[in-house]
Amino acid sequence: MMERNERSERGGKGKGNVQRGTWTAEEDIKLVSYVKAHGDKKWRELPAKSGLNRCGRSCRLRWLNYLRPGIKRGNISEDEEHLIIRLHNLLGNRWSIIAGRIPGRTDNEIKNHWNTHLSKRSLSIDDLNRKQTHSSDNVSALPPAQTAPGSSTEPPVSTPAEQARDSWSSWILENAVSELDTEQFFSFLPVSDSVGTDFGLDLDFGFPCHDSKFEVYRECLDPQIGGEAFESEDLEQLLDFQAKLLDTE
DNA sequence: AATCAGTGCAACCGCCGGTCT
DNA sequence: GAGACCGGCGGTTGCACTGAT
Repeated sequence: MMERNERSERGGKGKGNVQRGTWTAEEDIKLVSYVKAHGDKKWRELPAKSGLNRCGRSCRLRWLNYLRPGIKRGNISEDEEHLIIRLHNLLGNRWSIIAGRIPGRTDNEIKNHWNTHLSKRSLSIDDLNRKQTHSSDNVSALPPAQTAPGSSTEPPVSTPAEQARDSWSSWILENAVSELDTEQFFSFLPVSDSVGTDFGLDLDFGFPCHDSKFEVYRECLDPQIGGEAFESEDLEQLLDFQAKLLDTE
């Protein structure tokens, strides 16, 4: 696809003669060299000091979504799509948190991809499960999102992943944390290097994989799913547990 | 070849919460 | 404590591209 720099001059000059619209290659170079020298903070004063005729917010956006090192460009893989769908099922439109779990992708990119591709397909966790069950015998499906823990229809625990999930679930139930919100919970999880293996597409190992944690979180703590509010204050204990968990892994 | 509608995505905008003065 | 400032977030816009007619 043609670079946008070669296309429109959208917006033209904005308020106070500040340049708007598509960034040029020269502007990109100025921004990158400035950020490399001075860091990616103080966006307000960045334009004046870097010689850019842009507002600070525009500079920040350009850096974060396009110029920052480590940004993946190009097609979003099927694994990444699955991950986006799962996380969106859990978190809703919290794009920055979702992006934080998908290395190299920005919230803007994920949001765009969702709005233009995935939302139209309106895939659910169940759809994903069916797809994955058919595609690989070695891949465990997530339970339906609405399944409550301990319900009478719950199948017997058998696989190591399921046992691990159960133990994680029990621990949370026993050491429930009232202050725990979604963001804190996800901050416990290490960012994955490899989406396919790190995010539970292969669940056949003996410790709670991330998807299990997500699901337990959803079942136990997400009020929209009917999770109960917990009366506890022991966030430290959960952090300790996480540290042990990561050591074991 | 021309026109039109749909699509993809970079960029902008308004709002909000945290920090500083 | 109050107001100003700033960074971050999610929603929306606008335009080039693409395919259908």
